[in-house]
Amino acid sequence: MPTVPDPQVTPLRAPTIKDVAERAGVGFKTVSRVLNDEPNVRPETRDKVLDAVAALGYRRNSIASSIRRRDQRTSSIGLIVDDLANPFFGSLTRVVQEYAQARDHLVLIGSSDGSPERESELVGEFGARRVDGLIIVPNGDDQSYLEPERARGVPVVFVDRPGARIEADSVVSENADGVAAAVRHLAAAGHTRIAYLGDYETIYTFTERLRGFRTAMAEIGGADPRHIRTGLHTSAAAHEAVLDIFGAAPRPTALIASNNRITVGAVHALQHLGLRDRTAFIAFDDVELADLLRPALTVIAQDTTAIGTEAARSLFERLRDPAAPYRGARVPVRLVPRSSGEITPPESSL
Amino acid sequence: MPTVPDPQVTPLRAPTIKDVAERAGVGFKTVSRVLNDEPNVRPETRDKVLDAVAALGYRRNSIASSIRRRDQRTSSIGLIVDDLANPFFGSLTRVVQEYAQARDHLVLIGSSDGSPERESELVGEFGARRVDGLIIVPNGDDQSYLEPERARGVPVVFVDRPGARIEADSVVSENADGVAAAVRHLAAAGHTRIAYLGDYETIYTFTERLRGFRTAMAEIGGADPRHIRTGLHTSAAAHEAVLDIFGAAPRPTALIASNNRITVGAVHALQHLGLRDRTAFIAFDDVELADLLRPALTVIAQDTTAIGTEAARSLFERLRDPAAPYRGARVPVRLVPRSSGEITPPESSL
DNA sequence: CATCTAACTGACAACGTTGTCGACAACGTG
DNA sequence: CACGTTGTCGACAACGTTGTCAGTTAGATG
Repeated sequence: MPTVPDPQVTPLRAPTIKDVAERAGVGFKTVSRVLNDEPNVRPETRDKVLDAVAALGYRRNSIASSIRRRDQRTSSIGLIVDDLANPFFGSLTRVVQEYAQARDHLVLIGSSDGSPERESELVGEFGARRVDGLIIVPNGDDQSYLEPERARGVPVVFVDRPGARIEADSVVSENADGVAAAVRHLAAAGHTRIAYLGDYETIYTFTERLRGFRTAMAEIGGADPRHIRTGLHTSAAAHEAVLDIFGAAPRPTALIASNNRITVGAVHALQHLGLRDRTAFIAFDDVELADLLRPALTVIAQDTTAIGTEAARSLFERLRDPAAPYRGARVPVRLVPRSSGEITPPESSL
Repeated sequence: MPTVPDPQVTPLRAPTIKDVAERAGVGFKTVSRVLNDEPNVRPETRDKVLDAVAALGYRRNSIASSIRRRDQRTSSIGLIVDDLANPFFGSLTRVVQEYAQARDHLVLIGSSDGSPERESELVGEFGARRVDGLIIVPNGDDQSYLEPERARGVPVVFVDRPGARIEADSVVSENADGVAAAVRHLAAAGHTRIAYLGDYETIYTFTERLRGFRTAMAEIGGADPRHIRTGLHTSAAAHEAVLDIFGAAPRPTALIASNNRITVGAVHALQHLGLRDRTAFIAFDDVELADLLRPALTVIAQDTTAIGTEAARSLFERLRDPAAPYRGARVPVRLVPRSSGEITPPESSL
């Protein structure tokens, strides 16, 4: 049963240390001392203050406190990702937030949706809130809008992709190595006609993954250009591409999908063609129910925990020691064989 | 190639409006006027100020500004969820953040991990930052720790589950209706022996879902108590429960899993028993590749977008009109038939 | 008991901003 | 030309907190 809040009750003003001081019968500086665990307060005075704090429901105003503090620290960091609904970024955010929370820092979040403008706007907002540090999944090819942050000594860590036109720490996955490992895994089972489905080539991760593909394919005689498709940004596009590739000779015996969206389209298309059980398939990025698929999905899994932890660790490390040399960390990916990647090529193709 | 940041360059102090004023040759109040788009500034003066702002890389200090502002607003809201890595909460967060961003508000996030203590600690932190409002996925049975917020007039919206011991708006899914619809869907295909796998009964959503199950089962003669298991909090526990239930007569012909974790364990167990193609299965909560499973997974999908939007809408509405009556919104769920839920019972069981 | 020291406490300035007010110039009006 | 009005702008207080410093009290020492 909905009721109406009583506007009478709301005094609208939060109690301040002066209110607490008055109620406790002490000077307001003494309240500040108690709240900050500073020495030289008599236990009884301390108790009086704490009683008044409890009675008034006082909550420290840490934004007021941070404008006065010597170090100007706000105990907060900003995190900008492409899209929180994407499980990869969701779990990244989770890890960063956990790490920060353990160090008494709050996390401000923003989604850039892949837009460089939105990214720099968000940085502006975060900067205005005087965050102590930033973790950014960068878009576009110019992060020089971070200059004011750098000048103020606010550390930045780029994650998933390196930033450009500004020096900072970064943490990325071994994208190329992962795809190369997938190719070698397939090659070891006898595959040579391996197709590759890629997203936009302007995005760092996808150029890296494609690079890994080409490198490893070169070891087994090179890739067939007809079996490489890039610029696939929807599952529908991936679907189409698979129908196209597998509709013509020579038909590939294996397929690598460079992200989740592409995986969905590709698996559907293989199913449609009746090739799902006969075509080896490896997907970049793990998915929730990968092992319930039939055949269970072999994936190249990114270690989101390690990526997030490393990013957060870099940030807090730099907060402690701003003069340390910049680091570019690379986190290994892991090939998780589950079935689909272990399908062998048909005899006829050998 | 890592290089060392030059500590010489960092003046450590961010430029203030006084710095800007000095450089522009105006009073610092005039700078404030320009930055806040207040009237009565000559265009040329305005330009001088803006030039100085750009030259110094000035970023407004909105934390200083909010302590002085008349309304004390910080243009930020706090969001507390169980676990950001859970796709349901990830996408909820995304929607809330988007809604807030569109209204020039930042979002502070925290994960409670289901712990009431952590939840109230986080509220304390958010309160100290003077967030304008809170959206909380509540845990435990007592949210009275929110009293200081309420007294200060900070609106709270509970989402996914209602809060207790404090009045506030809330947004929840039609959990009971969803499970009831699943039961009726199965019953319509001829199933009567329907098993149910539930999580802890202490959690609101799971008591609701169980209630929906019992209600709808009553319509077709009631549930067999041997076919109801609750307190399953891991996929291993769910796995075990399925082996147990399906190992004894009378064997159910259909199965409902009340969340993702349980779904994983249950599907594995069915597969292990060779019953995956013969047992109707409906899962609560949609998953990423549900339609790639064979049979494709029939699910009761929550409308995370609607839930998140409604929660955010409620919060901002109340910020506009604090005196409106409290609302408890219920968001419908949707049964998505894909295959697994449309498996008919074997002839012998009719 | 006088003196010294250390513990304790409060008065006040300061942080970077916005709100208030008054000073001054330019303008229109009679 | 006197006057009021409006536009422009700066001086200063104030927000709620922490930093600085000086004052007061209690205990120790000779």
